[in-house]
Amino acid sequence: MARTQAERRADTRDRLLQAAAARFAADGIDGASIDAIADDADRTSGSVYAHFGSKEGLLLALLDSWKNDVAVAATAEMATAPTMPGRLAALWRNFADPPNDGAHWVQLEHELWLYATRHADARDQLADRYRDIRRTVRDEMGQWRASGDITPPVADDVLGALLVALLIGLEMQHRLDPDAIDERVALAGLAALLGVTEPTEVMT
Amino acid sequence: MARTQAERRADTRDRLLQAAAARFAADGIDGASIDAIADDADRTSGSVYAHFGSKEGLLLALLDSWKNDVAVAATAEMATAPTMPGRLAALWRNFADPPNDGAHWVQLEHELWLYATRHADARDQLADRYRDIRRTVRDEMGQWRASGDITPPVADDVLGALLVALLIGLEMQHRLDPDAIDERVALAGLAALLGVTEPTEVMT
DNA sequence: GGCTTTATATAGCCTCCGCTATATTTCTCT
DNA sequence: AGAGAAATATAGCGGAGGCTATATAAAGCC
Repeated sequence: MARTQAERRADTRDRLLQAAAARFAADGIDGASIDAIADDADRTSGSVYAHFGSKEGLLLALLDSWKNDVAVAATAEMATAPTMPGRLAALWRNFADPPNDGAHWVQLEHELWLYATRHADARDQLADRYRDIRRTVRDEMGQWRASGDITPPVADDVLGALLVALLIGLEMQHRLDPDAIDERVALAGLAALLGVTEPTEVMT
Repeated sequence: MARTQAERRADTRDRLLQAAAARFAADGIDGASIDAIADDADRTSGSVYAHFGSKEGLLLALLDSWKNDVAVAATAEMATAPTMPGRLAALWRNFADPPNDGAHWVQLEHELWLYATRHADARDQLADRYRDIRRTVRDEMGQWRASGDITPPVADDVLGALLVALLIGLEMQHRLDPDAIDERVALAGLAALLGVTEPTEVMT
């Protein structure tokens, strides 16, 4: 094999992290065994310990590497919709019924949150991430406001937190009861927070 | 002891359920051991199995018996505040920094939610609970609207879901970063959803 | 091509924990 | 009071899983 050691190592690391993400999401952080994760990555538990030292080490590394590409993708897709309700609908759909492997993303977020609840270091990292997300959302909304697309009834500096909160909370309820929390509910909430005066009926 | 068997049994059952709630909240459902729970209840693991058959049985029984008294208490306390922002502040505080053992209530909710995510029967039960909560909130808000205290920009039938979502989502962020998500943010969000036109400054 | 270093695999120890089988205590009923 | 039933306690099995010690394989280096 013409692979350098560094490449080999990096590849294994990536595989392990990806497998860890999938397993943690599927079985829970506690429910996922190191062996299962290593298997998924076509490696063995020994390599996990060579790389991360412990299960907690693996989790912290994951937390560190874990950029929610899905959030980025969602924003991108959102921009393509012409009308404002269309954009909001796209946003919600990416959250509620994510395409492809996006589903495990949301689940993992919750696992990490609950873990962070009990571990100060993880909490700090997650807190940073959420700060970033709020800031991104706030900036984006600031532009929309400036361009007159939305007229939120709240100050920009709280808008990020509120939108994130609403989406998370709606998604949680949606998971328990998809029929009760549908797109209509989500759009109403987003529109209220953003000051979108529901111009016409939403076209699906 | 002049205790009937039924009383003895009921007492033990209560103790076990209460201990289970505390332990599940503190250590996580997976992290809490049956022995630890039994110890907390001044019983032994044997009695847990006599009562509930399995750990899952214990959890389902807990889910069944678990009425969030805190939610009720919060509503009651809320009603005492004279001004609308005062009421909303009380609501938020009961969520964000619950008095007494209320803290473990919120944590347990999250544990249960995550568990329900992976177990259909638990999911159905939790879904029912959340439906109830939404209905309660909706009814309460309907009255407020009727009496002119609030003028929500959304229909009554979605208001429950939106308020619950906002509170859950804000609380989650608050847990990670209490300074970033403070009362000001929460009040702004609640006011926006409820159409409260922030009459004056909030008096603390 | 050999020697060293790095990366991954193998095997197994040890603790924890869910659970069961059985003993013991507490109430019930006559 | 004493036999039977119900409730709780005791002891320990068995498996899972985190982790370590060590062996093998792959790359670097001269």
